[in-house]
Amino acid sequence: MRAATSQCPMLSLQEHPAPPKQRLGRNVPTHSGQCPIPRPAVQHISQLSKKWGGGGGCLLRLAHSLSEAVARSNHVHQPSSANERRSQAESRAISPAPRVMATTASNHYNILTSSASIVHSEPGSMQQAAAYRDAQTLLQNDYSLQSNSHPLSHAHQWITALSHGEGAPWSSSPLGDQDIKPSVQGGGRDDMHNSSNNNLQQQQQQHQPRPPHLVHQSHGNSHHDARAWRTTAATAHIPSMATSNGQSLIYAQPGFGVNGLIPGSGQGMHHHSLRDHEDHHSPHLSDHGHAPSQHQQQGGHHDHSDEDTPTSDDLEQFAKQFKQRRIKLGFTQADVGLALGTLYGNVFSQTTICRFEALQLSFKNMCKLKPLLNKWLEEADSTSGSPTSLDKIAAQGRKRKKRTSIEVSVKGALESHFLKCPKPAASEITSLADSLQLEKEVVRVWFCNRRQKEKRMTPPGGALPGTEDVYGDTPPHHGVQTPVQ
DNA sequence: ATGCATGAGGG
DNA sequence: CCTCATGCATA
Repeated sequence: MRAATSQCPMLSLQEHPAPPKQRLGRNVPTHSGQCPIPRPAVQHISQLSKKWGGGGGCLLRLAHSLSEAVARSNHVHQPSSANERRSQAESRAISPAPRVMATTASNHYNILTSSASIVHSEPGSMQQAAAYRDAQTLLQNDYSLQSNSHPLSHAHQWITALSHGEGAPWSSSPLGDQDIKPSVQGGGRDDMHNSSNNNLQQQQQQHQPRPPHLVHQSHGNSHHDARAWRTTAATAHIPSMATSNGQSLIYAQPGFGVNGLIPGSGQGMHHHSLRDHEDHHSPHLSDHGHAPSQHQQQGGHHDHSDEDTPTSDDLEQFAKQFKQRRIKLGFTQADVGLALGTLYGNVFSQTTICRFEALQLSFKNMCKLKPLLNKWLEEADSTSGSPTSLDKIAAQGRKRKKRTSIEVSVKGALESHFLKCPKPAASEITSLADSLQLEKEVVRVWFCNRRQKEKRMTPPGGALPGTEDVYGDTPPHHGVQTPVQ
């Protein structure tokens, strides 16, 4: 039964002398290869919003049937041009234009030395764009300098748990397991624990020690689906360390508009409190009334009482609140990400913070980040006013392949295939790539990303009750996410 | 705000 | 190879 509520396991951090990195990973029992059948993807889709799932039919047709622009001319051009102007309807938006362009330079990545041939940034148009842009710019931009290593790139991991849920609104993915791999790195000290905080309306606190053992992973047979977003789940929290040597350091902002103080600056905070909050809304919650989208109901169960699992609603609320507070305090998403690095030793990018706020992370991931962000909020709030240090971490670099721009028509073709078969076999990918004249790797990655996107929460369309889109896609766009603000 | 990419971890 | 967490580079 779903009752597993398992408690979240936490683990304490331990320090590793050599913290290469570790993160969680998990795998699914699925098969690997071909897609015998359309699988669940279709299911969710259909169940979720109808938007995506248009078809439901899974036919394995040939992939190469795409008539589209398939093989046309392909030029590789640099991304500079704004050809990619797809509005957000990535999925479909098939434009008549029969051209295929892929900007890619073949396999070898070009080094940026030349600085990516063309990089243009646009004139800031967004609201705070300027702000974070600066921040990012500071950090990035030079990734070619140092060798590539991954100093602090990835090093985070905490635990999280949860799984199952059946009433997941958006997904019923085949996988539903998750594992956690706790670990920590670096640490010189350990102070994990997040502090308790007062959260929003429903704050929760849980107290109960959870054994650190890996949680379960239920794959096996009954994998329920993974994210049960909005239903329930388990959470975990445990931040951990860091600050060890030099890695995390402080960062400061040169002074952005509002303030350049960083909440935690430096370190200095180690509040410890393990068990903290987390949801635990009342035993039967389900009463929040805000459900923007259509979510379903939670199948009537899930009331686990409290303890450790923030519900999707909790996360949703927290995310909204977080965003508001962050803005009020004058921090950009990038600032927060860096601050987390100073606080916990784990730096996050603007992207991640953005996704968190937009609920575009997996449930598990949301649960993992929530405590950290919560803590940041506290710090920011209390510290608001103190100047802090500055500095930031240097960027490291690795050369990244230039981002391939896939033309709309090509995307449409890929989308079509995705609907038919979300997990094409390697051979299919190859042929598809060939027909689209894209690198196989590009196509493979596209599918991987597409699958991920499918799983992420974010109700893609928000719910268009309407349903149906014949096509199946709705411009995800935003707007759905935070109605508020 | 997002698309495409990188990589760890698991088969 | 996949999934998942993340993030650079962009729009």
